[in-house]
Amino acid sequence: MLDKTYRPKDVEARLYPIWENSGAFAADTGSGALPYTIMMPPPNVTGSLHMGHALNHTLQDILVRYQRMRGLDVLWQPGTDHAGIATQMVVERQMAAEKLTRHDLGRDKFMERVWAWKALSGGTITGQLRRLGASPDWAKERFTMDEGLNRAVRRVFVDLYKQGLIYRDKRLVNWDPKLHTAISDLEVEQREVRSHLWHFKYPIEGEADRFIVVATTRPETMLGDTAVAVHPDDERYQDLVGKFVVLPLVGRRIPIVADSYADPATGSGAVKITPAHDFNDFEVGKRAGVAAINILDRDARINDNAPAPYCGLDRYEARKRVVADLEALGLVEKIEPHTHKVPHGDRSGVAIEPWLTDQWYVDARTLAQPAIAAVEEGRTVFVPKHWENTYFEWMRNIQPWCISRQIWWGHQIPAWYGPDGRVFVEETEAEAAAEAVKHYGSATPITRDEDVLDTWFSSALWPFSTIGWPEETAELARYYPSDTLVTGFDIIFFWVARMMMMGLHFMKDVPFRTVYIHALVRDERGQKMSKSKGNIIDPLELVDEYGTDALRFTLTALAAQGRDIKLARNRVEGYRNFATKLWNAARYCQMNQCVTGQGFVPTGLVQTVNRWIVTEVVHAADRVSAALDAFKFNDAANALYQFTWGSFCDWYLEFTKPILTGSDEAAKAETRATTAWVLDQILVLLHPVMPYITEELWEQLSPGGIAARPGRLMTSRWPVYDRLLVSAEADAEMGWVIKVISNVRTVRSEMNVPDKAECPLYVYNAAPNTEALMARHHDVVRRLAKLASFEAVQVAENAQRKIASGSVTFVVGEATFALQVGNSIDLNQERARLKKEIDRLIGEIAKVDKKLANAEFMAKAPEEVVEENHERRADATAAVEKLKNALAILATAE
RNA sequence: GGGCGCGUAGCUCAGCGGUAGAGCACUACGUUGACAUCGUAGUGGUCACAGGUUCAAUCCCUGUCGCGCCCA
Repeated sequence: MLDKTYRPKDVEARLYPIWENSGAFAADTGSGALPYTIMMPPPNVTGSLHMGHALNHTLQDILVRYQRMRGLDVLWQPGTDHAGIATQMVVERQMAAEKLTRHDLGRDKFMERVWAWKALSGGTITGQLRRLGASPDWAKERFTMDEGLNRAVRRVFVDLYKQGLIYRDKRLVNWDPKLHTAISDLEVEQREVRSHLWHFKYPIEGEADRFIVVATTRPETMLGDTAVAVHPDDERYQDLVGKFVVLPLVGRRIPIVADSYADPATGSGAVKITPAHDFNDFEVGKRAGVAAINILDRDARINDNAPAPYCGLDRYEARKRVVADLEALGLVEKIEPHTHKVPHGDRSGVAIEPWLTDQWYVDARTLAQPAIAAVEEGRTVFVPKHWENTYFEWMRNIQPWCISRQIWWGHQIPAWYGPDGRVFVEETEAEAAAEAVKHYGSATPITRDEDVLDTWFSSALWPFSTIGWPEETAELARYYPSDTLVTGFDIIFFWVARMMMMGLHFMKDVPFRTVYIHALVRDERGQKMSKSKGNIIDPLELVDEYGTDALRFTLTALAAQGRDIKLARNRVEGYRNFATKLWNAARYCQMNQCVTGQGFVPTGLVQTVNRWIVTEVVHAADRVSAALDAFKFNDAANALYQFTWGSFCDWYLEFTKPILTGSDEAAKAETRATTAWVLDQILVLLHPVMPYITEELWEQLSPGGIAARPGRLMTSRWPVYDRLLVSAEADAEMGWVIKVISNVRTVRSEMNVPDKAECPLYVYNAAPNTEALMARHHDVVRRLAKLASFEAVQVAENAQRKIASGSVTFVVGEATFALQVGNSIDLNQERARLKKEIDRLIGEIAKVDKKLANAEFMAKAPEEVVEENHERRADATAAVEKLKNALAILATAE
């Protein structure tokens, strides 16, 4: 017998290892089944599970379990990402506590230390994913820094280099002065900063007391100014173009140039140009042919390209100093408050500096072209579709991708330099050395590039590097391209786009057919969860409190396309209740010997109620399958919830109680078998979303235990039902029963009939068909509607009055129902009730009449719609007749 | 400034041409042998606003207003 309550913790801890050890998570490369592949977005190896992971992995696990049950050979490829900067920062922070820097240790020792940290904490997140019930092929788990992936990275780098798609270039990069590394555009976030707009007067050369005013948000960079730009059409400055200013504090003679970059409407219309420290200025400088003078060092301190008094000053100190010095010279025209966006490193949080350095770049523009085409042609489809716009927008305006990072934790760039700086790009040092020999004519020492690659460079290869590439493995042939990628919109640029580029270039095919973009999980007020706001909900805390299945169901039910998820505890609580409901229903079934019959097939059923619930099962399964196929997870969850609770528990289990406690043994046997079968179907259909409770019940509801089942629920087949199981008649018939019972209940409640009181229900004008229904469902209706009797009466007017005097009337189908609620009935109340109902129906008739009287409607509306309106009118009219009749009788029934 | 999305019951959201839905919350009643983590019933909506298309608009189109996000 099932326990009184479901205990998720025990069940989860017991079942997960059973699943994992059984090999049920593993893909079967030798299988004859169609493959289905999902590449897990690798979480940060030293990270821990947050709500975004919980959602992301729940949805993937649903798809994966569903497809496995459908008989596909599923590969859900798991793994973790080395997360270069983030992980290195964590370790450096630890070392800082020991007053150590990575330079104290040296590169090799430092790397050892990071690997040690990875060994220590690397299992945290994969353990947490297990608690969520995730079922990837753990035996195939990969890490973006493992040997195989490193080979793939080296191969890709070398190939792209030799194809001219990777190159070294001196350009402005986003320099992080705290982390001492370049970062890509995507790792920069614009933060709003309240600052000032400083207006400086630059003296015109050779014209005493004549100045040109430039406005700037970065006074300190004036030390590196090499021009002043004005708009070519700006009349105010026509005569100054071609002249020079003498840069204050520095004394440099710099030209005034015409360039349309200068916006006449902003500030004074003249703008200082510092090519070495601003992306726009860099372009202007190039056009004007002026020098780019770098005045900052790697810490963003002023270097010795600037006048001595400023050397060594931090950029913000330098700013104060420059302003003060210019003020002293009377060269500050004004200072206005000004709010603007300042680029900050997303990891370090400090303002980044555009800085002129040598870095490695990927020619993203070239690689993007096939990636754009693939989506345009529908070879990869985004769900929801509108995310394609985001993808296109970025891809079509893509910039060269800076891939080198001045850190140590990552894939070291496979480039070696000769003494003269000549570069040899090869997969191994030996090959590079050989090339050097060829080039120099004799053995020549070469040294490896110190830098490592952007983490996203290796994750861009994930869909093929994890399954063997560059080897031509059976897995690679079988599981590439993957079917579905499940991820958040925030990494469409970072990851999705780059996988598209690399996949198409190296595999000549898209890495995934469908990209499902899910929502962001927010708190219940719609705020983004963040540490600083303190509104983080820890998914594992919810798991502890409500069980994994409850959390999974909640996330699934809330995962509507195109909407963020606002997660509130009471939602999780509600779906925990759902699990409890299922558990209790199962207990009830067990108590009533509704146990799985071997090979029971729900055909040829005699009892209408059984044919009805089987029909409902088929409909529910259709809805769930259709929803999952369309990535409408919320629809799937709702269909399951509605069927399980609304149809099975609320109605079916109640309908069949009279049978189970009755004496018709054949009906009893059929009902027991059907009940057990339906419950099994619920377990199967619900399993992808709520794997634990369903698996547990699957085992416990089998009288012979799991051994008596053909296998674990996890490995069971997703149902495909014979359409012959659907019975429209049973549907209509039980629909009638539900209507009658609901009407009685409503009336009882409105008339305040005490719960225990049983009333007679008379039906008059019942057609033979209705009398047959009454006979068949007599017991059920009596029991659920709490009736003393339920009979059809063919009555003369007089008798009708008698009945009416203490009764309340409603109409179902062609028949009029009179519930005898006793003599204490408030006639006025009942008259009012009838009138209200009559008015409602008359209103409806009027609406329908208006349509039917409209010639255009009759001419243009589809036939079904016209027909439907005719029916509605007829039904409503008939009901009104009956209710009016009842009202008339009441009027004389004082 | 450009782009995307969203304004539907008190709250969170489905629906997206043809009778306005769910869950939660709320109200009333309820210790009937599965379940109070429950049952039964009920209250609650000019579907943001204004135009247009259509026989018919919550749904399609245009505009306005509000909110959110992304990119400059």
